[in-house]
Amino acid sequence: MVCRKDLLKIYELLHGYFGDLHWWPADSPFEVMVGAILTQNTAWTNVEKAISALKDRNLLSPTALFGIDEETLAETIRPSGYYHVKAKRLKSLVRFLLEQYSGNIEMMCAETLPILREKLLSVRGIGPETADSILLYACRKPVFISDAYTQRILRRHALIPEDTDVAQIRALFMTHLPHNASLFNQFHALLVYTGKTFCRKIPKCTPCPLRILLKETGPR
DNA sequence: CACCAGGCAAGTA
DNA sequence: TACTTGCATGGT
Repeated sequence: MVCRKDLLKIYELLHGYFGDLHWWPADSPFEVMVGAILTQNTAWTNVEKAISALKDRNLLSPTALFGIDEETLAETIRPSGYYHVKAKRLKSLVRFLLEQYSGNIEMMCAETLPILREKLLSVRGIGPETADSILLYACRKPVFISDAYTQRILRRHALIPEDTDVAQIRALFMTHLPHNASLFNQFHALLVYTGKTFCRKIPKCTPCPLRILLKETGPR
């Protein structure tokens, strides 16, 4: 099982290799939230198309999304896939924002981390990863985002037992690492970037940089 | 053509 | 509680 030292070493190696990644790719906190929902089990390239379509129609604000009917919204975000489901999820998101915070995201982010996480998780369509993405990349709260990439990379390198789920992995990172938003921001970005770059074809993931880097730097 | 992508909720036993 | 299934487009 990975320990604190392993995690710090992985971070150090990836950061040394890829540098600062400046995530999340979005122009505003609200765009982060929308992107977090649209990217659920979906390739980011498809999400970009949907976000562009929303921008073209000036729909990237809570009030604008609230005002539009669900079917039109669905058609607009169609390239991101699951578009009927995601239109509903965006609708529940903006209802939440308007009801709780008058659509003011600054106000939302003023909540304490545990309270806000619970509130986000109570919104239909926001699960653990989406909530954590919003907390970290829209509000800069210190949470680690555990996702499919994180799990895949740790598994491939045999750093965790096969049956370790994403929630357990999240707990691992959160207990072993300092609660620092910048660290968690970079770390998740680096893991996703690594996965996107080197683990495209899933069962094979031939040249995984981690292994190469670990080899190059010797045994941990 | 087959398979996959930065999940989540609802249904079943 | 612990599985299973539906949701869907676009890239490789």
